[in-house]
Amino acid sequence: MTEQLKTYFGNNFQTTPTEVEKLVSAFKEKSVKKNETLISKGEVCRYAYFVCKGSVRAYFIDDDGQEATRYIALENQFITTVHSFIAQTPTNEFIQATEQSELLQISYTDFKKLIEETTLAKDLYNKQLEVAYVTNHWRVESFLKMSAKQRYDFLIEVNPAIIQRLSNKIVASYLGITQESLSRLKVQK
Amino acid sequence: MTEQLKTYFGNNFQTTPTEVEKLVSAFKEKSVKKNETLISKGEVCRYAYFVCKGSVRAYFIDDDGQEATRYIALENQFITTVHSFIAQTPTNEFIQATEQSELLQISYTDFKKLIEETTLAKDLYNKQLEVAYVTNHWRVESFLKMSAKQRYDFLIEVNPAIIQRLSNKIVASYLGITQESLSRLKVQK
DNA sequence: GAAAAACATTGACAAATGATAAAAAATCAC
DNA sequence: GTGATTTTTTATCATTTGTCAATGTTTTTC
Repeated sequence: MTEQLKTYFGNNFQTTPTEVEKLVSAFKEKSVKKNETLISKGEVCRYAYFVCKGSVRAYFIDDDGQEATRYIALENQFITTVHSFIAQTPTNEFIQATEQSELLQISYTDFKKLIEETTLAKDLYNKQLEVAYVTNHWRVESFLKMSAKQRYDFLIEVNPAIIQRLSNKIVASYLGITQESLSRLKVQK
Repeated sequence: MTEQLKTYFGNNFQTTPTEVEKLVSAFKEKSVKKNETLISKGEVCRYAYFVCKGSVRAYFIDDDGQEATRYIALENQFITTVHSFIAQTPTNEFIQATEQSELLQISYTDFKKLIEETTLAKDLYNKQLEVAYVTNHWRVESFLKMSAKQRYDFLIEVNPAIIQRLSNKIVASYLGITQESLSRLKVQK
């Protein structure tokens, strides 16, 4: 599993074997079952996770008790409740495994220390902030300019794995519509 | 005008007068008329702007030719096309003054240099990325869990200036609805 | 492997929002 | 200031999406 993370760093950053070793050794393996919750609303988020296998989502619960999924991480992606992790303040989101998953987790304390010590950790931090920004930016755009049908079609196009592997319920909560509406969109295709 | 930026840095960052002076002196004053365009789709974004007076928005044009407003900056806020500015790649957005405005602009070249030289510029960069992230994050949440009416009511609550100062057309494009729908929402209040 | 629970689909209807058009009001340009 | 342009409001109708309820299907649990 750590090999996978090493490869990821090698492919995505300008770095050295020493730095990679140092950073990777701060990650610990964690196996989670489907539906297992990693972080809950009200907690301070202590970990960031790298998905080696499986999938993990970040969601929150709105005033009507409905779940809304903000982000879904598949293999080779990081996931955390960004603001809570960075600022060490309570989060309003939940993080949950959507399939049986193999993860690598790093603690805030270790990560903070490594940011001071290695440029790789610093670069990772900046890149992840940027990725998170771009992801949300894109989602805002999609809500501003697309209908539910268009958002669904687009998701099939750019990230079919989400639709293939996750339940209708989760996909609907990610698209911002009800399950029933999603069921209908799939038919009227 | 530079006084305003100095005050802003003093209030929001741990820094020294020397650093503030160095960073602020890289900004140049720019007066813009209402509706003046600062950056257009297809261009590489060379500047980030600090709004001293007035208001500026970032918007894009969807496939139907409709404008959709992603972000509105009022006094004492920064605005730029984040990804284009950071990565120096072409943007798909426009940046436009929504009122007669007094701005301070800094070039990418100068900013990049200052990030290496002063911790204030580095801190500003990180903080702006974080603010941008939180802003978009919040917008995603609002689309996932609120109706158009709820988004409007919420905007009145947290940022009434946007509704008071900007045209219906722009507010509607910011909420992701048509002008006509916005007109109706205001009545059925 | 059977019972229970969770999830997905479908139908009927309601509510929200969009599209189009026309009139009223506000703003702009000269 | 006045005519031209743009913006806002209002009305009607169409479309999209939500709600509720019933049923079928899949998954989980013991």
